[in-house]
This record gives sequence, structure tokens and C-alpha cells, in this order.
Amino acid sequence: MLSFVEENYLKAIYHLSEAGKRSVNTNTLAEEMKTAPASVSDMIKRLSEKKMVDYQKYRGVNVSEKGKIQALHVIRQHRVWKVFLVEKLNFQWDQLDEVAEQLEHIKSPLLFQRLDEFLGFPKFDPHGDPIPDENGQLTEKRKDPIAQLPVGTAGIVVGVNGSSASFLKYLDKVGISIGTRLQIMDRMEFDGSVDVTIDGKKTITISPTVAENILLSEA
Amino acid sequence: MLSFVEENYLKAIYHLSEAGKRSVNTNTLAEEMKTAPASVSDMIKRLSEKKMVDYQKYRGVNVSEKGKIQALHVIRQHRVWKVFLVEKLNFQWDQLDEVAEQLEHIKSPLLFQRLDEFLGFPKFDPHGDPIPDENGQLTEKRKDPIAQLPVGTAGIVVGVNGSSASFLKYLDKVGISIGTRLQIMDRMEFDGSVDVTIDGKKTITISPTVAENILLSEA
DNA sequence: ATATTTTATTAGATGAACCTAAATATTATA
DNA sequence: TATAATATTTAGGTTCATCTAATAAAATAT
Repeated sequence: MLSFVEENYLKAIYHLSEAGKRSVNTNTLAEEMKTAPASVSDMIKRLSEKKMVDYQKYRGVNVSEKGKIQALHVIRQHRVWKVFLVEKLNFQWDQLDEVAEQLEHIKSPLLFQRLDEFLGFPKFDPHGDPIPDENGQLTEKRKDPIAQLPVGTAGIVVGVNGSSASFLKYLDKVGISIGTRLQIMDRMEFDGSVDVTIDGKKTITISPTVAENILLSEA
Repeated sequence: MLSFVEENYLKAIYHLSEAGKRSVNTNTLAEEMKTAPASVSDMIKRLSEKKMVDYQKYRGVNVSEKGKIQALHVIRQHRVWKVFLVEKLNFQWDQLDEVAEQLEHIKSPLLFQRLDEFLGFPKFDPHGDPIPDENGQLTEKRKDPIAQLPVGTAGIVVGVNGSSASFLKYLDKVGISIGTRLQIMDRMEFDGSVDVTIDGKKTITISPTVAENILLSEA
């Protein structure tokens, strides 16, 4: 059983390595964990003994197969809790991570199974990131900003870039949130602003900036 | 800020002292915390330095005013989470404490405020124990077994004694749960079995044992 | 190719929460 | 009241996660 702290290291290594693609250096990890590089060296050694990471002195670190599964498990829980916080407790998108970082470490398979069910087995979290399944499989659906999709495309809002309060308020006002179905009806050549139909009901015009920051996934 | 472990000690001291009424001896506390008496001495010293407990060597320990507030805060969170687990995630009564003991230590005033609201500001947990308010005030409503209340009495089910799976299954089957309104219609002299009306709809007869184990509070 | 800078590791300490074993205080019993 | 039994505390040690300071390796610049 991994400790709270070990889980956080694994998660950070996984993220910084871009899902295991490249190895992570000590200082980067130290900065991410807000701790001293020496502490990171210590911890890596421990995780290495537990076969959770692949590590060679001075050569950086990466998650092992075993570690990757653990990391994805924590990430899964983090993202499911975020869905709960937004959908059931009306959290704002910028208040999420602080709380989810605590909740993700709760040890209870039953709790997560039930929570997942309660939320309808969500596939994406409120930031549009995909939720790994129980086996750590990621449904890596493409997500593209509206600005980069051709006219006629329809899709589901799976996230946004950035999370300024005013932007979120705007989205709220016009009735766009995670899960909303949008269709791209038209794009003005002269400035790139876009007409989108929201849930097949009303059509509004969004600015190029907004179009750049709303992420759609194929429905 | 108290640690996870310190919070658990305070909670245990509070409970074992019967809400601060009498002081708690080291061995009792050690048993409760599943730890060695020496560890308890250590921790008490620490809590005493933080003014969370009143303590004299060899004379036992009790919560201080400050400590009592902390303990009640944790107890409040424990009980609110239990309501969540039962009402939203369909937990069984015997699966509650293990999970609630983890959730109760999450540090986020916002989360609890929202959770409390989401649950409709519950006053009792699924075991019928009262939930202290934000200031640590306990609404100490009487709760009596049906067997001890006179015919005619109406009340809300606030808990049960014991929690055998079969008993809970029975309650489920007849449609009795926390919050159900019951009225005592009749009591058979010869064996003490009781007729109760459930939510003003149907009337059933319950055995003396059942009547002994369902707790009602004045509505 | 060597010197310098950057990055990473080891060494040695600290505090929290635990442990066992030994010592001491309190309470009960003879 | 002295002694035995029990309860509690102190002493000394361990592990986890951290720290600072010192050293070693790797990367970069001259």
C-alpha cells in the first residue's frame, strides 16, 4: 500500500513524463512537488525499491508499468471527484483541484465504485480531461478547439482552456457547460468568429477567442 | 492545524469521556486507538502543549474547551459524510464508519458547507446520532425505542440499535428508514408487539424485538 | 580539452508517530 | 502499613518525509 505522499510523487512523475513518454529530471519534480531536490532523490530511491519507477542515478526517472497503473488509479479518482464537486456541489472550476487532491487519496474501492455509479460513469472531468477506466485505460478522444474545426462539425464540449472567472461566467450565461452539444454553423472569414447551435436549440455567435478556448470532442 | 492523528485522539477522548464528563485513562485510550500506552502518553503530552486537552500526570486526560470544539468539528464531519454515504451512495449501515473515518479529515470548509447543503442540512446521521452544528452545538433530542413509547405517539425514525444485515434488510423490506414517520397505533399486552403506521400510509405489526430496536424522536 | 556551471546525490539532522523495555507512581490487597 | 499488582510514564530506538550543506556527475562554455 502506497502512502499519500508516494501516490502524489507517482502522479507528478506520470504527468511530467507525459504519460511515461520521456523521463523526468529531479529539479523539475522538486519544483512540481514544492520540495527540495534532495528530498526527491530520497523518495525516488524508495519508489524504485518498490518497483514503482524506473530509475538510474543521474539519468532521470519514469513510472514503471506497476507505477503507471497506480498513477492512473489516483488520476481516475481525482477526476471522478471533480465531476462530483462540479455536478453535485456546484464548485467553480478553480476551486476543484485543492479539494480533489485530498479526496483522491481516500482508500475505499466501494466508495469509488458507488460514486462513479452515482455520477453516471462519467468519461471526462470538468476540465475536459478523460477519466481512465478501472484498468487504467484512457479513452483518448481527440479534443479540439472550435476554432480549429470545420463548419458543420458537431461535438460535445469536453473542456476549456484556462479558467478565468469571467470566461466561465460567460459560458454559464450562454448555456454552455461540459456535456453540452454544439454544432458549428458558420465561420466569418474576416475575424474568425463562429456561429454555434447549442443543444440544437438556439444559435449564438462566439468570438474567435472563445472559439479558441472551448474544446469539442466528436460526439 | 491539527494532524489527522491528533484529530483522531481528540475524537476518541471526547467519546470515551462521554462528551467531557469524566476523564479518560491511558490504557482505555490506548485500546481504543489500537496503540501502545506509551504512544498515548507521548501524544497526550503533545496535545496538552497545544492546550487541546487538560492533563495531569497519572490522573487521566480530558478534552479542553478548545479541544472539545475540535472534536465536535470532526464528529460533525463524520456524521454528515455518513448521511451522504447512505442517502446518495446506498451504503449499508455497517460499511459506513471505515469510510467516514477517512472522509472526516478532509480539510475544506467549502466542501463541507456545500455537502451539508446538498444533503439538506441533516440533523441526525444514519445511526440516529445528532449532528453538531457549525458551532459544536448538539441538538440533543431524545430518542427512544418504540417499545418504550406510549400508544398514540408519533415520531421520526432517527436510528436503530445494532445493525445486523438481516434486521436492516427487514426494515428495508417494510419501508422503514431514517426519516420515516411512524405512529404507534396499538400494543398487544400479551407479547408487546406493536402496530405502527408508516408515513401515514400502511400499518404493519412489528415484533417486540423490532420495537426495542427502532429509535424514534419527537417530530 | 579543460574549466565552469548546472544538476543530482549523499551525509547528517529534524519532527511526527510509533515501538519495546525499563522505571516509577498509584491503587489494591494481604 | 507494607507489599503486590496495575497503570502510567520515561528512555531509547525505528520509519517516513522532510530539511541544509557538502560532494559528485553531467552539460556547457571557453
